[in-house]
Amino acid sequence: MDSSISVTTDVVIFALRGDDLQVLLVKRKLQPFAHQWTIPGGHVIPHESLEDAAVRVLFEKTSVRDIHMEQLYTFGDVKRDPRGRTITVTYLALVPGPLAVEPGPDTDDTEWKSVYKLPEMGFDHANIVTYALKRLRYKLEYSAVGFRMLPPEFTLTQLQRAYETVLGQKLDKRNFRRRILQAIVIEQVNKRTSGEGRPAMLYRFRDDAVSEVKTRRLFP
Amino acid sequence: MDSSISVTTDVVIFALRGDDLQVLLVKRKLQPFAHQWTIPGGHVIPHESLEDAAVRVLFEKTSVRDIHMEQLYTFGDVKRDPRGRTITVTYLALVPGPLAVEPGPDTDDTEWKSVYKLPEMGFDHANIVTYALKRLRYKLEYSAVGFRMLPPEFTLTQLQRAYETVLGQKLDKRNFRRRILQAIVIEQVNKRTSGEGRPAMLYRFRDDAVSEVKTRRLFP
DNA sequence: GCCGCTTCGTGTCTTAGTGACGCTTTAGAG
DNA sequence: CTCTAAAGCGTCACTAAGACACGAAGCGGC
Repeated sequence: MDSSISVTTDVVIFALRGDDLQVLLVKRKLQPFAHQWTIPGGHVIPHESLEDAAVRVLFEKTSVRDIHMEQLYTFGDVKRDPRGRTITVTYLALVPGPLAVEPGPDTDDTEWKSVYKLPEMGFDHANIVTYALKRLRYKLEYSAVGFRMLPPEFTLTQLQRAYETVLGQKLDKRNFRRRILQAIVIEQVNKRTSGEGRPAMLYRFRDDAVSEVKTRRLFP
Repeated sequence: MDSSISVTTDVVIFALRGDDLQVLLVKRKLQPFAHQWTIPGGHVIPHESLEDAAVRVLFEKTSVRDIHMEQLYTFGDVKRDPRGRTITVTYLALVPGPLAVEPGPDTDDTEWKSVYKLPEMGFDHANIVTYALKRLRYKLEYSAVGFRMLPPEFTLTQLQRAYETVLGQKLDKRNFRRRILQAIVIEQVNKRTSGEGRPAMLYRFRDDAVSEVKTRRLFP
């Protein structure tokens, strides 16, 4: 019926691959915007909460759960979906490392794409990704969510690379370490057996610390 | 029909009265939650955007337009409305000074209530107000939206009072002035004829400055 | 086992920002 | 003229931030 409003959720899923920040996109099979890239999403089912719907969409695409996810913004322009009035509650998800993904039933293809070279996208999804990137950068500057895109144990250099990749700028090694250690990371006993160079100490995120601690700017 | 989701918008409207931060509440006439306080809201009409709906609700309650308003969060728990599945896209509005308000057709009463002494509230609206207050404080610390709750021309002491009232703490006069002036306020020629004490210089917000400038923390 | 390569890990100094703090000035009322 | 009430203003000590370079630890090849 045309007098009601459809509710969907779309999830911007970020991951790091090498020195690139990537977002998971799916290529639509159906109209509208057939054969165009979009971020994964779906209708919210009446008996599931918004959060549950977003978790479900994420799981369907990546088979991961229990990762960082937060509500981003709700987009609700009247003409954003040509099929009829639809609002979308968007979420931002950070997954650790690059994951293998398979195209779903309604998609031609599923791929990780660099946020620095985004393809044309259907609906208002290009806006959504841009907004999500802005938010991610903002969060990285002020809080400590960087961990969430790394494996459970990581080196400080890996972490610094992650920050540099997301923020799109080089950071000073010593200042980075000083600042990140003044916050809430615990060090590990394990050494690392890297093929190249001197082994690095591994760190892991402290469970007892809240990742969202509001600190002074970490990287102004 | 029970298989669809209703979309509403609710607006948390803050204003200062004296040394109190207040929120506009309406007392419902109808079930559910009849005779309980809620924040003003209404259904989103299919041919209006979310933002337009929020502006409309605000106007219906306060007869003001063109004030600071921003999207807050979208609440969508399954059981938040006993009538059926409803999500609400909430907005935060700041209005200058206390405004007279009249109860609308579906409300018993409309009143400004102190955020420090909130009554029991229907739906999940107590949560929403709490969340809005948290967001407002956060914004005040980092940006300069304090102006938006004052008349167009104001003294620095008034502005400081506003910050103190919202943040719930005293601030140092000289440090406050130093910081606020290092940002984006323009001074005025007018003196003020206060009954009490030495007249103060009036200031007004600079149109050419963006109120949302991200500064270093103003008041940590 | 020595050398060379690669990456890890560390400290200091300079500059800028933050927080604490009290007294003089101005106008109105009596 | 005096009193009262609020406005307006500057300094100093401390902390945070940014710039900057080199020795240490493993590994692989010879």
